Amino acid sequence: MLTIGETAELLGISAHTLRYYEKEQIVVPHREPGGDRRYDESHIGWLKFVIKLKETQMPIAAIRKYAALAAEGDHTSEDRLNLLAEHKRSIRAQLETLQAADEMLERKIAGYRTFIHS
Amino acid sequence: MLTIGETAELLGISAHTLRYYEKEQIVVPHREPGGDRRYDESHIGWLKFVIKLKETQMPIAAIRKYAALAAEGDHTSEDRLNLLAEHKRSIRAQLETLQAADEMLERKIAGYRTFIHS
DNA sequence: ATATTGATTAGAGCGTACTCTAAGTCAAGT
DNA sequence: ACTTGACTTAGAGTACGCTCTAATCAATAT
Repeated sequence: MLTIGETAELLGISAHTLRYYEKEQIVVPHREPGGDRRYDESHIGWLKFVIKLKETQMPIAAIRKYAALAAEGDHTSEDRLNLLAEHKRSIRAQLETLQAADEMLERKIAGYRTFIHS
Repeated sequence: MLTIGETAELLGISAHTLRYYEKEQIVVPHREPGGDRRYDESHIGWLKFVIKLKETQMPIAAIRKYAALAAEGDHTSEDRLNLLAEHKRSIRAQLETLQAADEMLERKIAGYRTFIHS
């Protein structure tokens, strides 16, 4: 059971951000008698997953929706599957955009090299 | 020579955005005697390039920097090359992140399918 | 006993990239 | 002459995702 500071450190995000995620209903940690937050293994695993989703531009709102479904129970698993499948399609689209841009830049850079060394 | 509305239409962005890009020194169109903006082929080509850069998360500030170098003349081409090469590395990093996430989601989705059909 | 450290809260503020509003000008069509 | 529509400006507002502030509390270290 980690404190907010330890959890932030471990995940490479700020304690501010963890409180923000709680306000957004993305993670709801346990509380100590004094009111301090405590994050257990399941919170950490979930947060690592959230961070992966964020890295791929999934909006907070969509993550919150997914979290809400997961909190509702097993009967929402099909909805969650659909959400993830849709996000996977968005990742594929991003990959294509990036690959096209990468090639475009490659050509542009080659052009510059020719120009500079001429 | 296109008006701001025609240019916006052609590029799939808003006239507001074109004025914003001008304020940010990213494109400086010609002006009619009455003050209306006019975009020529070179503006359009440059804007298409800008849009490609934006699609790959290049910040407006970096694009502005690149535009400023280009406006300065041929002697900045090496700096521009470096800017593009660096951005290309960022695209590669994004590609790796997305590929990892894609695989992670593939596994997660496969897990859901097993669960749902059990 | 005091100081430091790390936590709490509500709510304000920030950076990015737009996006829109208000008030107005101007040219063309009926 | 009037309307329509596209344009102009400065500046305000929006959405997102944090990020920080202020005031406070509680446990530990000296």
